[in-house]
This record gives sequence, C-alpha cells and structure tokens, in this order.
Amino acid sequence: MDQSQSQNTSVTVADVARKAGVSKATAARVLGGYGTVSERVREAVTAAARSLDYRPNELARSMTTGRSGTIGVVVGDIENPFFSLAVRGITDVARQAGFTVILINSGEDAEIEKAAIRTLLAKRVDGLIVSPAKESDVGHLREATGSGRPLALLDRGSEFLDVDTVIADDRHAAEDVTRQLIARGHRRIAYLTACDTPDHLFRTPADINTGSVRRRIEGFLGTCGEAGLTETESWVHMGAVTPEETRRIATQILEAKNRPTAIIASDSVIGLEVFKVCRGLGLRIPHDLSLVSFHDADWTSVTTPPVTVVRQPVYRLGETAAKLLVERLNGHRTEAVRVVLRTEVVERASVANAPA
Amino acid sequence: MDQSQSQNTSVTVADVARKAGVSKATAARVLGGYGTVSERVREAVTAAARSLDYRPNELARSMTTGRSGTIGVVVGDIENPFFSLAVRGITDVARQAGFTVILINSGEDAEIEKAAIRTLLAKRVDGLIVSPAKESDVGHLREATGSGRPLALLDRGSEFLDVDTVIADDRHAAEDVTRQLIARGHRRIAYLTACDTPDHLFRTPADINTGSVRRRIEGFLGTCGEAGLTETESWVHMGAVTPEETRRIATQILEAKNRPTAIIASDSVIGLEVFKVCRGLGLRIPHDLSLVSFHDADWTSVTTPPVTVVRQPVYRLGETAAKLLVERLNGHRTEAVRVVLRTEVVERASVANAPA
DNA sequence: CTTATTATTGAGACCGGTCTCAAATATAAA
DNA sequence: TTTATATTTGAGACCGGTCTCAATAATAAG
Repeated sequence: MDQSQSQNTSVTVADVARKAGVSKATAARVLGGYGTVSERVREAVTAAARSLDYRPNELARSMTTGRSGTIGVVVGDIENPFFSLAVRGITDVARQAGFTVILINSGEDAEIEKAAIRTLLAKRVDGLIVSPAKESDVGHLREATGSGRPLALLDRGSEFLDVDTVIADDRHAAEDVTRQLIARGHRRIAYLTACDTPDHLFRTPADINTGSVRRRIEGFLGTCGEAGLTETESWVHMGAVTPEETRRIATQILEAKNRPTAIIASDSVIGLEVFKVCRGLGLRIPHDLSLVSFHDADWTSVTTPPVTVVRQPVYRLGETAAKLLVERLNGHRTEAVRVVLRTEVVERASVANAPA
Repeated sequence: MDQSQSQNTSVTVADVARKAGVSKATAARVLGGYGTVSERVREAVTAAARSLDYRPNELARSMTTGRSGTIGVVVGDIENPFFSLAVRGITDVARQAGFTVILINSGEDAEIEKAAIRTLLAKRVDGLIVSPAKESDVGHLREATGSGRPLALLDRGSEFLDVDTVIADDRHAAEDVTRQLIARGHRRIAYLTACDTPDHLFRTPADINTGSVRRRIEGFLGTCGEAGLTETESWVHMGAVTPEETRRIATQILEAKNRPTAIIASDSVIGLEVFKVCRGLGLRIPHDLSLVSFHDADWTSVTTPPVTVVRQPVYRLGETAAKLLVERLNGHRTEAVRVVLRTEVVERASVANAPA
C-alpha cells in the first residue's frame, strides 16, 4: 500500500471495475455516487478502488457533466489588501459550497482582463466574479454571460450589464467625507486616484471608467459644488498607479504654491504613500494637511495620528458576490440583484480644521 | 454577429469542420495549431470558426493531452499580506508562462490542506505550490509528487520531502535580531507566533511544525543560549492565530509582573496587534518595550516610531517557486533545488536599550 | 511519362468519466 | 405457479478535443 502509490499513473474506473469483477458502468455508479447499486457490489467496488488507490479525474467528469466546479475570479491586483480581503470572502464561500477558485490578476488592464475572461471561459468555469477595469468596455463580459455562465460584478457595476452586482455606497461615503472636510473650512481638497486617462487629465466623471471611483468622484464634486466651490475638477488627480507614481504626484501637489489643505485618497495604498510623502515633506497631519483614505486598512489605526477612513465591508463584498453566484449556480433563476453595502466613515485624528 | 453570441451553446470542432467543408481532423489541426494544413484550408477553417464564434474547450483538450495548464497553490491565508504578495509573485510568473492558478486557503489547517491537495490532484493541476501547515505531516504531499506532478514548497521546507523548496534564511534573521536585542541589554525577550501546540505550551523547537517559524525560534533560542540566557523557552508564546487571540496573549504578556523588555513578532499581522496593545496599555515603544517584527509590511515604516523589521523577499519567494515549478513543467529534470533567499534586518526606531 | 517522395487530408480510436436503454435478476401480486 | 413490477446490472454512445495511420493529392526525380 505504501509502494503502490508511486506507479499510480491514473487508475480509471475501468481498472477498478475489472478488479471488482463488475462492469465499468456499475463501478462508475458507486465511484460517482449516482444511480442504484446493491450493497454487495458497492463494497466490492469500494474495496477495489481503495486497493488500487483510485483517484477520480475531475476533468473527465466535467467533460460530460458540463460543470467544472470552478469559479473564475478576476481582480485588479491581489497584492492590494482590498482585493486580498475580498478574495478571502470569495474563497471562503466557494470552498464551503464545493467550488474551487481560479484567480487572475488583471493589473487593471482591460486587455489582460479580456484575455483572462477568454481563458476562464475556455477552461469552462461554472461562473465568474469580476471587478471590471472599465465599466464601459464590457463586451467580453457580455460574451461571458451570453455563454450561459453566471457573472457577478464586484465593487464595480456597469449599467450596460444586467447581472448580479455587489458594490459599496461609494457616492454617499464620498459625500459624507467631503461634507465634513468642507464643514471644517477646507476649500482646497484634492482627490487622488489610481484611475487614469490617456492624457492623465481629469475633466468629467465620465472620464473615469472604474465604477466605484467614478461614483466617489461624482459625490466629491457634487458636494463641492453644493458648497459653492468652483473648478474642483482640477483638484482631481489621476494616475497614482504605483507607489512611486503616487509619491511623485503627491509631492508635486503638496509642493505647489497653492497646495490643498486636505487630500482624499481613493484607496489605502495611495493613502499610505500620501502619508509617507507628508512625513518626508515635514507636513504635519492634521495641522498642515487633513487626510482621509478609502479602505480601512489595518495600518490606518496605528499611525500617528491614526487616519480617518471610509470603512468598506470588503470581506462581505466578496462574500456576498460569491453567495449570489453560488445561488445562481445552484439554479436560482431570479432577475439580476444589485446589492449596495453600507460604508461608514471612521473618524480618527487625521482631519482637523483647515489652516488659516 | 451581435446576435449570434447568445446561442453559442458550445460550437465544437465538428461544427466548424462541417461549415468549412473539411474533416473534423483537419479543422482540429488548424484550430489546435498542430500538424500541417494547406493555406487555403487554414483560411476556410479560420473563417468558419470566426463566423460560428468557436471557443475551444480546454477541458476536452486537457483530457487528451494530460496537461491542464493549471497550477494549484495552497497557502495559509490570502488575507495575510505575506501570502498575498507571494501569490502575486506566483501568478505573475504563471501568467506569463501560460498557466492559470487555482488558489486554496488552508487556514493553516492540515486537514483542509489535505483536502485541498486531493481536490487539486483530482482537477489534474500540472503542478503544485504549497506552503505546508505542518512540515512533519506530509503524506499527502508525497502522494502528490508520487502522482508525477511536480511540487514546490513555499516559505516552509520539509526534510522529509525531496522537492524544490524556496525559503528565506529565517534562522540567520532571527539570530541577527536576537543578537541586536541582547547587545542592547535585553534579557527578557518574548517571541510571539501563530503556530500552536495542542496545549498551547512551547517546550522545544520540535513542537513547531511550521518550518520557517521553527528555524526562527531555533535561531532565537540558540542566540539566547550563547548569551547565557536561561529558560528562554518560556518566553516563546504560541497560538496568536487571530488578531483577537494575539491581543489577548500580548496583553497577558505585557501585564505580567515580569514582563519582557522586547518582543519579536513572527509576522506583520502579529506585530500590528502587539503595537496596538502597547498603545492601549500606554507602553511606549521603544522606551518601555522594543519591538521587532518579521515581514516588512507597508505599515511598519509609517508608525511612530517606525518598526524595525526583518525584510523578507516575499514577492521573490513566490516568483522563484513558480519559476522552478514552471521549469520542471517544461521538462527540466534536475534534482530538487533548495533556494534560500537572503533576508535583511531593516533597523528603524522601535528598538532601544533595555529599560534599567 | 513513370515512379519515388512529400505534403495534405480523412477515418476513427482514445482520454476517463456520465448516462441512456435494454437485459437480467429479484421481489410482489395474482 | 405464473405474471407483473421493481431492482440491479451491462453494453455502448457520448462529451470535445488530440492523435495515429492510412489514403489521396501534389511535386520532384529518373
């Protein structure tokens, strides 16, 4: 039994059947757990399978059943704590529902995302969870649903796609945060995001292809407008795609003569770099600059001062998307669901009144 | 062309062949990119495939070729920045080598890990990258290699397994750190790890099943011993498996009458909680307590004071493991390689002389 | 213009399961 | 005991590709 394991170059149902002295069909029935078999035969087959160290070939099984027991997940970057937490939520649900997860990083690149979807479809995943890089460019996602495979959108929706969507109420969160900043006397508030346009210039929210970020910026601009602030568009900075880029942009913003008195970071990776730049520049938070970051990353509560953040239910974002998908996979044929999870502004100590 | 996409209930090579007016074998040749075909036929088939919106079925392909183009990855917890960064390294290499990654979290549970391996083997992954929860209990891993599928160990090796292994020089790192602490006058140094024993008590390094952690503790104890410190075993605390547990343990340790003057945290998640507990307890770092953490997590450089850490080349750990695996998948049949990547102690400001 | 050689193509087996359908056996009813 | 009904089994098609091998067509050599 110890030695037998090595030459186990694929024991098939046919092998087990032969050893048990029954037909392939019968062996398959007990091994596959379907159909009816007599107790005597069941035991014989089970024993034969054990002695041969039979391992079912899921690929072959998927081939006929049409179900692969796999969920394809496409996220921007698993290294980002936002996504790693969401993926944790997804894998937890998937595992207990008997599904396995194929993970692909898009790097927020629409082309890679397209290739990823194609690969996943070719591998016949049963369903997909995608955090689309561009919500306008969703032809590939439509193809996916067109092929009959359910799709759930994570963190970013798309009006062009009628599928299950789980997002956070980013707009409200941005409005809240902006309102608080304005109430504190801030008039020059910069918004820093990783999203980018070809010329790195922001003109209108329509420029932003990432749903969650667009909604935040709409909230930000809307609230600014209500407060009578003008030309707020010029305070939206894009292209903070890497820590290095982020530092470059933050430094540029903060060294300008007309520098902002507050910065809103669109995610914790950006927030962290802004924090570092401030320290490097000798700017005191919140005395010289107020800082608010999206995503309640673990480090935000431990800095001096701790950072005020928009807490998103990230784990639940992933968990909910996965649950919705699994339900559909189990045959629930309802119309598309849109879940908007509540966010919460966690006020800490990185926001103060605007300097005189 | 727009409407055709919806009824694409699996167009097969046979369909394409029929439409192109050639045999299934010929269509398969051009679609599969093997064998020789005349230019005229190639175009005809390609055109037919396009008009039918043919999508290859990787499952069927894997069925005959025996290769699934998939790598199975089993890590403790993708939510931990250590693993998410390592996984990033793995997925990057896998993607560019044409492989796809199936990710499973073991939660550091040996049973779940076993089930994961079984699932992965059933799905016929081409190779495996595993960060084994227990290095002594590796029967399931031996089975994996026994089935002919290459395996690479990540961050944790096992003497019982002769496979490619990529680890960091944890022992040296621990020795360095411990030596520095001792040189600063520390005599009561606590080591805090997530690893656990049934009775939560540490007696000897042999109790520790996680390779990387065992090596660190060996380094820690060894250096303490050389310095003449005794009963250092009692300063090793286990079971910091969740943030809550970690806080409980840290609080208990730090409130004891004979509290340590320095703490070494075995990973950044633990380090963060210790930091929080200190703050909560009003203990000043490094005045009242020196803190060193493994893993140069992003937050460690931004706290006050910034935390001295052991910088591990985490991304390269994953990247290297994946490269080794891909090489083997491509037929390189060398003997098992053991790569030990250098770590580096990044001295920041959380370490000071022991209080008088 | 044959004959030898090479390039294309087609027929059909195969991978390892699932599943339909009918035959064989067992049990119940008449 | 015979007939009807329910259980178990086996034979073989099928899923959608790959791949071997032989047949056919095209090109080169004699």
